[in-house]
Amino acid sequence: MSDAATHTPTPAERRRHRVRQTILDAAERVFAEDGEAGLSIRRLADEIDYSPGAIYKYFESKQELVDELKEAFFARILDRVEDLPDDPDRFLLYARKCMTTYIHTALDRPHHYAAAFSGEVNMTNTPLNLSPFSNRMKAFGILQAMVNGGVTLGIFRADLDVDLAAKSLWASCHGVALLMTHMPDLPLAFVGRPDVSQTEFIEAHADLIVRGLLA
Amino acid sequence: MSDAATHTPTPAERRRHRVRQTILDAAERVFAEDGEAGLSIRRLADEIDYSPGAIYKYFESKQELVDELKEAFFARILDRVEDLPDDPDRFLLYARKCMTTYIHTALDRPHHYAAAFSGEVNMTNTPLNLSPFSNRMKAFGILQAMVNGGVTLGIFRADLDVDLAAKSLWASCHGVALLMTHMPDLPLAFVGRPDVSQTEFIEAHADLIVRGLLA
DNA sequence: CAAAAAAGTGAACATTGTTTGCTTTTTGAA
DNA sequence: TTCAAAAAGCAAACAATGTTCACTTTTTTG
Repeated sequence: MSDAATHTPTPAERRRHRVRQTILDAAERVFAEDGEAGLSIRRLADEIDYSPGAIYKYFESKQELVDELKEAFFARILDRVEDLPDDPDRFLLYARKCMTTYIHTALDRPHHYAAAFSGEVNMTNTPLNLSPFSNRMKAFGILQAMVNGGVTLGIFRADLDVDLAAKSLWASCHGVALLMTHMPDLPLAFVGRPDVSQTEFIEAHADLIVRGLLA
Repeated sequence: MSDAATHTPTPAERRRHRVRQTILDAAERVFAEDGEAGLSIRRLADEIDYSPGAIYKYFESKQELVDELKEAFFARILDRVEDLPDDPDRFLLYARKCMTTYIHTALDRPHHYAAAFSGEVNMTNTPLNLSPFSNRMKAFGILQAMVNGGVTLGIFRADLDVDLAAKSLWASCHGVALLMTHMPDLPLAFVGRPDVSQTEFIEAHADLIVRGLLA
């Protein structure tokens, strides 16, 4: 909308953007391999043949850089969930698919997922001032719409509080994703059941939640 | 069982144990206030009037110290959940209470809870070699027993995979606890519903999960 | 009581994120 | 084209971190 946004970029701007992207790409690589703990400014600078200080010409802080990685990751989740075909005739299938897709995407990039939620604990009970337009919030919006659709179709309980239910649903997927990335032994081998695959567990979970919502 | 375990402690041992406990207590205080990020060896040393190096006469590393805090925290959860009256006549009440108690205990010490699960991401799919006797695993065992009890009583579906269901249940509580500690705005004010209290949300969640298990 | 073990200290090391001068390069108008 | 200003980049330094080391002091023990 603003001049700056619609301004046709100069060569300098394009170059700057490209370097910025190079940094983000390198960060993405390191992050996927060694996670947030393995991501240091110096290592990043090394990988792209710059000095550590140079990074700070492109990002205010390491935090800002990591935040962009997180946002990009949520865009990835959003893409996948958005693309699911939501045929009303197969609503329950769609509902389960929303959940399993979310979890599987998290499992694809465990470090990203862990980092995305590793922010500070908010003791103050003060809202975090999350933009409702962040990809994270948009992804949540899809879940809300899904639950709402289920109620409208008469498949889910009519007395459901859609917001609360959507949050429960999200939280449950969140928990499964974290448990599986942080303690892969727990969902699988720990109880001596190597026959149950990750996928089966995830589907069983989605099924459980959906059952809880049924009319 | 061994001599060392049953050995009546010498004065020196008692003193050593007391200093060790002093360190843990100070860590507990700092941790509850400022979380893992605020806990530095130097600050700890400052609080208890020792030098930083002295801490290392009592703990191999900061990690070992933090691990003890975590284990103590799980003992806290375990205590609370163990103490719940499990009257078979009020089984559903008990089932929900297991979940809500877990979540409320987590919310009591948000920093502890966050730290307790902030371990490294396990990419290898190799079991973490968690002792089945850790308080964490014991707490999980209670959930398993609860689900199993529900199936036996004929209240939960007979075709339930008890292990999987217990894990789903745990994961869902885990997710709720993390979501509420890390994004307190989400469960409450974000969607413009300041009328729904934390407690109500937690109970709605427990209800949802239990419904999913019902026969 | 003396030797050995333990407790404790303060300085040092390596590694972090970040800042600061300084040099080099690029830009944009006279 | 020229040349000052702006941007990009670098090496060094700073502060804070976990941890170690050499050393002193205290306590235990034969």
